[in-house]
Amino acid sequence: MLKYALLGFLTYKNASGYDLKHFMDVSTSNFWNAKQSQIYTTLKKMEKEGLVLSHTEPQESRPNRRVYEITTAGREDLKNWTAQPMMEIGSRKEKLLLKLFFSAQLEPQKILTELRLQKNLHQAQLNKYQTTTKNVISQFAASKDLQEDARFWEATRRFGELYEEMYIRWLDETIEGICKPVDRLENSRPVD
Amino acid sequence: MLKYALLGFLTYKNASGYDLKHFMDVSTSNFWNAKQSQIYTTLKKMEKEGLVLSHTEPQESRPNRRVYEITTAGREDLKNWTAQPMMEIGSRKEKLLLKLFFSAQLEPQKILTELRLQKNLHQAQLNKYQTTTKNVISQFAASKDLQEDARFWEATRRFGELYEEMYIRWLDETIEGICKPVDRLENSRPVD
DNA sequence: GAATACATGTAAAATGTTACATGATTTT
DNA sequence: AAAATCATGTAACATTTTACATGTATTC
Repeated sequence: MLKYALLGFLTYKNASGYDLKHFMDVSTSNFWNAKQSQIYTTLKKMEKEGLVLSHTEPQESRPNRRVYEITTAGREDLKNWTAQPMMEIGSRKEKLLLKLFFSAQLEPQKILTELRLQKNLHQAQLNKYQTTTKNVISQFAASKDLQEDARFWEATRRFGELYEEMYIRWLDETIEGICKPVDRLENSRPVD
Repeated sequence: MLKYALLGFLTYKNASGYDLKHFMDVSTSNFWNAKQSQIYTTLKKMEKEGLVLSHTEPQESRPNRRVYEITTAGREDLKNWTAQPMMEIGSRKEKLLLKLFFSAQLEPQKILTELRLQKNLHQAQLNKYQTTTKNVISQFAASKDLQEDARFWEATRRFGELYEEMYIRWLDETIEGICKPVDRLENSRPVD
């Protein structure tokens, strides 16, 4: 899967593993991220498969750059992938939900601390989508040859914005639900 | 991470790898899922680490069941994990967003097909949260010793509901944005 | 007669994370 | 003087997925 992200970036311009890591960090990292080491090893594998080609660019007083370019086979592979519709919804892994699912025995105070901390983090993330990310995309959209592309980038940014709004709303609901404990009197003392 | 899910289930009752897979399928699978084979290998590793104990239950005309129970060390490990707040937001991988991000060169028709298909899938998933999942949780909540636990399960279900609503809303927005192409006239013919 | 449920697992491959290793240059 | 940036990579480990292997009993 990472390979498609790398191929995607390489359709715009040739780049080194280091460059690609930075492209990712400032663009897809919120919905697809990878470590530097994984990028290097994946590029190497992709070259073996003929999806990319590399050449070394010597530099003075810096390590050499290994610059990759996408091949025709690489372009085809990427296009096949984008054109092929997915028949399933992507499975997520949400650590917080897993913790919460098994938190009935935990002190409510600890749960609340966790949820409030998460709220702060998600508020910060929402803010980032609405300012930094928005600005970065607008700037690219100003260039004529990228304005079409920018519409798609904006769609992914918008997803992030809606997601964080939803997340914060859910956290508020959940925090409230924990603060206000269930009314047990009716059930625990049957009227007779 | 899977190990905490397994420990969590085992706090309720002893179970085999097969049982645990089914518990997962009907409860946490929407935010934490695993394959049967991973469950078996993880349980084995956990036994080595002393978090669980197993014994074999012979059966006639069926393979033997290997039933696991959680140890004191296992309970502690689980409690440590739930009590330890996370300082970061979980990183997601959304294949659809990655595809969309690199779809500027693809025919709009193909993108629309993909998005409409996804909308159907997410509508079905939303429906499942609102009916099946909701009912399952209500049934458990009826038992007195599980009603507290059921509040947490309900919180994770509610997340799924909000998430799917958000996802569908975003798909609608995005589909509309692609149908109505950008107005290029103003920019491509500068007034002079 | 075919499919599903029951029940276990191994092996290999793919994917991802963490740690280690190097070393000059530029910025704070 | 310390930290960050530039730039590469390897090795070990952990996690996850896919495929293989077996065989009975029940349900459609």
